[in-house]
Amino acid sequence: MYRIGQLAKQYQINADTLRYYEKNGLLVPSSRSDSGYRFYSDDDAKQLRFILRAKSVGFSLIEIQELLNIDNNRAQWACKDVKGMVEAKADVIQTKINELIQFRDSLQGLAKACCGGPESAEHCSILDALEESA
Amino acid sequence: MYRIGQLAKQYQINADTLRYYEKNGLLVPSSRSDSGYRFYSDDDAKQLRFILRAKSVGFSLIEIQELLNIDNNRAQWACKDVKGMVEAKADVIQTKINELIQFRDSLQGLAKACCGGPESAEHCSILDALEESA
DNA sequence: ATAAACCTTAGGGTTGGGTCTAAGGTCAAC
DNA sequence: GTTGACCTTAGACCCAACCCTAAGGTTTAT
Repeated sequence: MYRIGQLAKQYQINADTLRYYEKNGLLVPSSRSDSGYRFYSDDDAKQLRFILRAKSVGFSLIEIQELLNIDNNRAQWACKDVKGMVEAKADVIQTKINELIQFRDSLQGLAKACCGGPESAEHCSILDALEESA
Repeated sequence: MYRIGQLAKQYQINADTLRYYEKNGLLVPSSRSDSGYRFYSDDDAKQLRFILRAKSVGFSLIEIQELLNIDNNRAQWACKDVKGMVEAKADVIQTKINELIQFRDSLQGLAKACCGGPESAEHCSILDALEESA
């Protein structure tokens, strides 16, 4: 069992963030002390790791809630529902990947055309490219 | 010379957005009418295109301000400064892409291992795995 | 027994990138 | 000479995802 400050420190986040996650139903500590202190179990920590990982790759908290929701209501879902949900999420991620690849490529295209030398940017191709009309 | 509404309409943005850009020093109209109406010149429109284009490839308004600073003062910058900025941005995007690919793959791995049948998800391999991998 | 370090709550503030509203001024047309 | 489209300003509000503060209660070490 961890108190809020311990868990926060361990995952390098703010204790307020954990309270915020609780308020939004993402991570409710599995117990409280008599005095009201939050107690987080190892399972809670596991769920926190899932949240942080999903967040780090760009899922919104609402999307993370959906993912967690499947798990918290197992009996209400059929295997195919779960599989469909996961595949849908994978598709969403793929779309994000495609967008980012496009973005990366356009940046790399700009960089590639630039001499990158120490001379003045008077005739910099990157700046010229950004000035071109769309 | 364009009034704010004309310029906004031409570039399919909100007039408020142009006022917002002005407030943030991104695009100050080159003149005003006696009554205070903003007048945007062709050069202003050119700068707006720069802003919109940079935004569309993922630069934040603050980053765009930096780029404009360079652009408006090209002589004081070297090509490598500009190229460095763009490459750094591309690196950040690449990191994000890598994370997303990893996450997509793990979701696809989960879906692949699932029977996907109509029975209850009580013993669904995806949910079990989700708890492990999280 | 007291101080330090921790926890509780409610509720307000921040950032980024806008969007909207209110209350009023301007300008062209009929 | 008034209608309607446009413009002005200041300031409120939006969202996500937190962060901070105040006022107080708890735990632990000395």
